Amino acid sequence: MSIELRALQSLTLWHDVHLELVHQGGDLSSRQIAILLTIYLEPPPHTVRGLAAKLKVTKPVITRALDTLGKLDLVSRRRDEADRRNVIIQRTVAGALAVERLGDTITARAKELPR
Amino acid sequence: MSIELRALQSLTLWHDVHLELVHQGGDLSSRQIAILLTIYLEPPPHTVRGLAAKLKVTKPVITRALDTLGKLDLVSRRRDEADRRNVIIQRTVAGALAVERLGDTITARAKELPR
DNA sequence: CCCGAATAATCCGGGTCCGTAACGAACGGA
DNA sequence: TCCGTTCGTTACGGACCCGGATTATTCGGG
Repeated sequence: MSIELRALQSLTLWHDVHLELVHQGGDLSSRQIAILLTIYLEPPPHTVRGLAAKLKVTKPVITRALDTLGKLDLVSRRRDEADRRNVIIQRTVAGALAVERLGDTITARAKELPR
Repeated sequence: MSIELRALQSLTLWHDVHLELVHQGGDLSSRQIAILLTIYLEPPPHTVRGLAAKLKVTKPVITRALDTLGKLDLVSRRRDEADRRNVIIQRTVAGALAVERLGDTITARAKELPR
């Protein structure tokens, strides 16, 4: 398993996947993508504060992104009972499926790249 | 040069690059990315009509995206003198640099993926 | 020469997101 | 108990983008 993408291949991959995302609609912003993947790739628990620090954005940005992602049922929120000031961001079944689908899309496009 | 990205590696790459794009600001929408890369990866000439067909979106979407990309000096527009109804979209130095930089970013992140 | 077809731009109403500031709830040490 | 601190949300004003309809310009066949 060698991971060597030359610049042209990288850009072609980026182009193809974005094209497919635009076609299948429901595209998220870069920030929303970064937040969603952080939640599904990094170990929990995730908080608003932690995500804001990791992305170097303000907390309202995270809150609003979670509103949007929550409306799409890609993530959910729960109060931390140990410290009720905190909000724990949780994964959902629909979110896991969407992330998995994105991974498949990227993998499929990578396979078809010119050598 | 084998191009084999497993799903987890694909997602990690997607996450890392989006994170970096958010950090360095000036993020574009999926549509704008798709349009920009189409212009720089596929052979010219490019027209509004052609881009609209390729992306399966309406022409106003292309016009507005070109307004934005033009304001950022990533592309420029010129009337086709042979058929003055057409507009030819041209590349710019700044755009070429930005695309090249994106390619480098993706390539660099791909190199650092877990095996 | 004229009129229909084609092309890109513009207009309009509506929605989403941003950054900053302010707010309410909850915690914890004095 | 009190008060400063922390945490997440909400409010406000502004900027950007969308979809669909409309407009202005240009081309080309009859």
